[in-house]
Amino acid sequence: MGEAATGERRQRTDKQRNRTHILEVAEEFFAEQGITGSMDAIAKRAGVGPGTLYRHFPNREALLAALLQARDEELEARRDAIRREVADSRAALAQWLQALGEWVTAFDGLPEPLRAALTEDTSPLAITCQGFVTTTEDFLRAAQRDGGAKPWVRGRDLFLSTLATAWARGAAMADESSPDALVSLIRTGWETPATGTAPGSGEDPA
Amino acid sequence: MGEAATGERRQRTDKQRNRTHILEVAEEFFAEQGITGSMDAIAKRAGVGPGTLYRHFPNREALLAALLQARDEELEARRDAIRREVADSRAALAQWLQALGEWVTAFDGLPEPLRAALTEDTSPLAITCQGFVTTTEDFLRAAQRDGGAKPWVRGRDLFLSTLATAWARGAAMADESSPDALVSLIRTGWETPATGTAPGSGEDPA
DNA sequence: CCGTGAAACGGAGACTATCTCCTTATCGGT
DNA sequence: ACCGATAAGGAGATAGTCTCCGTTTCACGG
Repeated sequence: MGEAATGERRQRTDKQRNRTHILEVAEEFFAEQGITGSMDAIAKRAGVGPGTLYRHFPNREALLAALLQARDEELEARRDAIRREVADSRAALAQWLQALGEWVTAFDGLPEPLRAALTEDTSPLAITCQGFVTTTEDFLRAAQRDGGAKPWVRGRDLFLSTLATAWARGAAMADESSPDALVSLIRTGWETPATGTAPGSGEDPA
Repeated sequence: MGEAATGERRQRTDKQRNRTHILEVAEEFFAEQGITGSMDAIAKRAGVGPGTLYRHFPNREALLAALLQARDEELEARRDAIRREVADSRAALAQWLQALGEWVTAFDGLPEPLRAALTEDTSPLAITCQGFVTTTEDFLRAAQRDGGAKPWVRGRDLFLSTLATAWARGAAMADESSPDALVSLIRTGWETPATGTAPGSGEDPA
């Protein structure tokens, strides 16, 4: 009873194979060229026609969403690891935000559709996004309870600021240190002043 | 001898007229559709052929740069007004950043090419950008001298964070308060803790 | 093993956008 | 009024997204 009970013919093997292969190729392609690379080029590299690509993934966003699902699981694993290993709630939030920041930098241009998905809930990326906001809220709440984060900050804002920072990092920053400076700026924004040190010298447990 | 001494024929009046008209139309068009609207559509609305549009402005960025030059002057006026009227250097920096933030929100999608121009100095927008960074550095230096801003913050980072915030504001944010929250977050980042109040309650002179 | 129908594939091509090139129209100077 | 320079106009080259439909391939039943 591994299949649906509707007695339907089982999915063709070539379909599943193509889908998997397209995803592998697309991951490689997006990593190289950024997420704005040509769709037809992905189809060609995967050795399928454009029609096949678009039947599996009706548009770029759908392809991206399917692609991110795998990485999504990695991030969830990292989230669980932080929950398990990092006792200090303030440090846990910081590490989660860093993990998030690295995740959205996986492909060039990724912050753009994610921000869009944050407002249009028709997007296949919306669910993923919402999950991240929720997780951020969890970490934030804990940090606020322990006095490690300012009480007026919201999880949604932290997520957005992480996206914005990743966006600012951009394709290739001439000034390598600016992204880090932004992270520090924002961290100083949400963190409780108790730490009192200059940014960059924040605690780094583990 | 109002013209160059090279004895060259003076510029045709229709050329100047077209250029001006294209700029007017483009400003209206970008304000409506955002800066990614079709170039040919701008040409059509201006009643000229694509060739004419592209002879005047070889690409979208050049058109944008010419367009922003006018607004640039407005911003410089505002900068001078702040210098003249705002005595407190911390408040002056805050107001300058706000002015900058409003300026880069003039057209939808404007932060993108500005960030790009920040790294590629071949862009016609690069000069404008650099000017803003310099101005930001001026205001920041003054604020730091008076103890109103943390000493390790750099002007370039503040400019980038302003761009990033404007980017986050995006087309149409479902949550209207998030952009303001980001501004507060960042302000808390650069400001000296002396103020000690929650964001949003910052001083607002004038 | 083979026939058959449903499902998936492939790619031509419709559509849109950017930008170029060359012919035609227009302007400024004499 | 004429002429040469200069700008305008728009067809079209190129590239990208996405669709439609004829063809192929697969799963299942005999």
